[in-house]
Amino acid sequence: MSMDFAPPKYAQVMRAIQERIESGEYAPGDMLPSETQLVRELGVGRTTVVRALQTLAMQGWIEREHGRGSFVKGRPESEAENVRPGLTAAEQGESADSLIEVTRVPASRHVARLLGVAERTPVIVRKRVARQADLVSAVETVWIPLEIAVGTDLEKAEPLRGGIRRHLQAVKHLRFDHITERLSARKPTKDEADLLGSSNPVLGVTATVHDPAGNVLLAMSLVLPGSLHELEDVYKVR
Amino acid sequence: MSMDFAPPKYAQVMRAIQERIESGEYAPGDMLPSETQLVRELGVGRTTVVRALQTLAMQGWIEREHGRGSFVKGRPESEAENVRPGLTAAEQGESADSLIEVTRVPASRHVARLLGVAERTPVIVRKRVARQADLVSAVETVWIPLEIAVGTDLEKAEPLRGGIRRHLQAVKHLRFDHITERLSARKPTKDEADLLGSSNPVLGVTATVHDPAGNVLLAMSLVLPGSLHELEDVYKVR
DNA sequence: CTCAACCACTTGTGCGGACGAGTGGCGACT
DNA sequence: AGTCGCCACTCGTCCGCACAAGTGGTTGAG
Repeated sequence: MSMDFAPPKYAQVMRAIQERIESGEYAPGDMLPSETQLVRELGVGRTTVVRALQTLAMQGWIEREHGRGSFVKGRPESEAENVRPGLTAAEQGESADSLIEVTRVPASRHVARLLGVAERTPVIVRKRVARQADLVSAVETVWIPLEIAVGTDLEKAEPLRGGIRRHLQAVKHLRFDHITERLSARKPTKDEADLLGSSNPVLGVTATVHDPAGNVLLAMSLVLPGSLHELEDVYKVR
Repeated sequence: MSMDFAPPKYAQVMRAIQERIESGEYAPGDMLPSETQLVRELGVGRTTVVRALQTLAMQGWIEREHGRGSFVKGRPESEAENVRPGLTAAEQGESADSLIEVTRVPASRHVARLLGVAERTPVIVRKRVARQADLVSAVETVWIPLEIAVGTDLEKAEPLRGGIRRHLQAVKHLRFDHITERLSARKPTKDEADLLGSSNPVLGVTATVHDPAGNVLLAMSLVLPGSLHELEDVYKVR
């Protein structure tokens, strides 16, 4: 029995309009067909059309003006283009040659604060390097509280091919809700300089991953060579 | 004739629920009254209640689970807490002791690329320092194309007390739509080190401000001492 | 005791209709 | 020529209803 789900109609309407915008049929600045016209053309109720149009407006595809009509703005520059180093690190799969060490150590003052546990509580540490074209592009250290890691492969010294996020989701149903990152520029430590092959300034990113209730699931430190254009961010102004 | 507008009902419903969450009447984890109950209690249609609840869910106040109910998550950590150096710089008012220089120079290759103009096109440069508790906390350089600056006070060597954004909005109706930032860690140049009073690594932020059509209104370079916790970012995971 | 059917409750989606309010064009009146 | 009012059209909001679908407790057959 193949149970295939049809997406809801308002989503279908959104898709249809998005495709017409991307194909150029509706060019930026053009007025869209009125709600009534779309109702007739697509054979759905106005409720559905309105919901689709309002959602598109929220996402930045179109602009709606009371009394005038809806107008094409263009494909929104998706915020997904932003670089999210913490998320990237948590999703990236590990490989044998990138994983440096997996140990259990007492939490330092700093790590304990990040994780919200008592100092010297044992935590799992996974350390690895990320490479791009044979060059080390980041040194990543992840700290995981024992109660999170128990029952998972996080303490095993084998590479997690699917990445940490996927593993925690699959094995323990832990959901990532949001990530906090703090950023600084500094000189690399000796270890970091060795791994990166340079002692030029680095970007240091400290990230904590939270579940929907705000509890810290794990903490990370990312060390990126500071060269140029490492991180890009696009945001809308109010 | 005092024409006062009542906010739409769905907004009133949202407000009511937000207030109950903030007052603690609805605690995090609690189940909200069902849609039907809210309909009866607030005397509005279900359409209205549903719209309010779905909007609250999008904004992160609550979570809705099909077949179970709606549950309080808490006041959403507004993304407004994120540090947006480019936006801050464009909105901050200038003062006499922070403004260093206002000149007109031919655009360097780098600046020309940012602004999307030909190399050596004359542009306005405004340079200033930001201070926190008498310490220089940033060195900011702004480049403005002549056609943007014409008719404004941007080329005058007097501090813009209201900030650049407000000035451009008031004088030329230019709307800021989004800002692109690129980030790097590097050693400060000699000039920058002198101003900052240190030659420790710095965070370099290159930002461009765009109008709704995507045109570049101005470009900025921000140099921040790299110490620690300079920039913080919180983002939701899918 | 076990388990499946059932039921009451929840949210998700969809419809048609209604009225309000903003916009712009056209024509009639001044 | 200018201006005013009307009207057709747009989107904004709201309602009541209907049915689908997910969840969890109760009930009754085995």
